[in-house]
Amino acid sequence: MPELPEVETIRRGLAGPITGRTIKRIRIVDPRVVKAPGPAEFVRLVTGRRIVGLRRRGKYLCLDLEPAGHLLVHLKMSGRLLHRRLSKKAGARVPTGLGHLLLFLDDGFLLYYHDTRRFGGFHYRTDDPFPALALGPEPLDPDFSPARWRRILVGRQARIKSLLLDQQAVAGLGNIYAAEALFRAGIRPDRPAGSLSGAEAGRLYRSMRAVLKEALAAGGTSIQDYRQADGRSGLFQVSLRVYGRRGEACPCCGVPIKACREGSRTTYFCPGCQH
DNA sequence: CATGGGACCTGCCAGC
DNA sequence: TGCTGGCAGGTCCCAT
Ligand SMILES: [Zn+2]
Repeated sequence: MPELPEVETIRRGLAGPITGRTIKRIRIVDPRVVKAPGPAEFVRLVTGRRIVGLRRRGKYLCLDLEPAGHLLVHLKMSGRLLHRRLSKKAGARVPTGLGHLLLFLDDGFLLYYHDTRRFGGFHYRTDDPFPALALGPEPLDPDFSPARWRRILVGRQARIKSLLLDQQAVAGLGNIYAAEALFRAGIRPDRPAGSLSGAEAGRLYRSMRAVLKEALAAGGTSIQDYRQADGRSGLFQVSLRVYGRRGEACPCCGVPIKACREGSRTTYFCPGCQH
């Protein structure tokens, strides 16, 4: 589910409230969301640590801990990272089913992870995990230039849609925003990446950044599972132009949106607008 | 090396 | 109404 705009929305919502807080207590409700190390060791390592930062790289989040350690988090398809005040009433209990991993903070708030499909979860790492992730550039970074984007495309025969999904080429796009960026740029998803002209590469650079920025401003795209850290839905789903709109009239030319399988994933595009 | 398919899981929804 | 199959925002692993 969550792509760059969703993960960054969560980061922005959480960074202020949880920075400086100490993790008082941990409850692992479903051990499948604790990826490493084992549950007992995870609790031992993380309990009592203070959160001093929350960073994002691609679709990953990292909670930096003091005096040492990091929590690497990936939401995969259905993960939610949420934050709420706990009831102060004596004997009040955390509602069952609230989350699969609960981190009780020292200010009376709960930081918790819920993942319907259990694909995502937490890794404890001694060292900063980001340098080892082998991810491509951040598309919204100031030093991600059109020239750098062109260098990524040159000579690549992979289909452009696959390349947009390749986190080692550029980090943070997923199935929704890859389709939306290609639609806005007027480029068919099955074109070989290296076959794009300079003008097409430039259009894709601009449309990729534009759609990510607009989605971020809207708090992300909520279809099923994604929520902001305070539980609210994102709003960008109403602004999607092709994703999930098979058979609907293209907002630009009126031709029905087509869907095809690209690998094992559905790709949406307009046969009238994209060439 | 690049590409494709399956695995990992659960829930939802369309269609019968 | 109730069941069934297909499908879902991601990534990893293995076979070809
Ligand atoms: Zn069109």
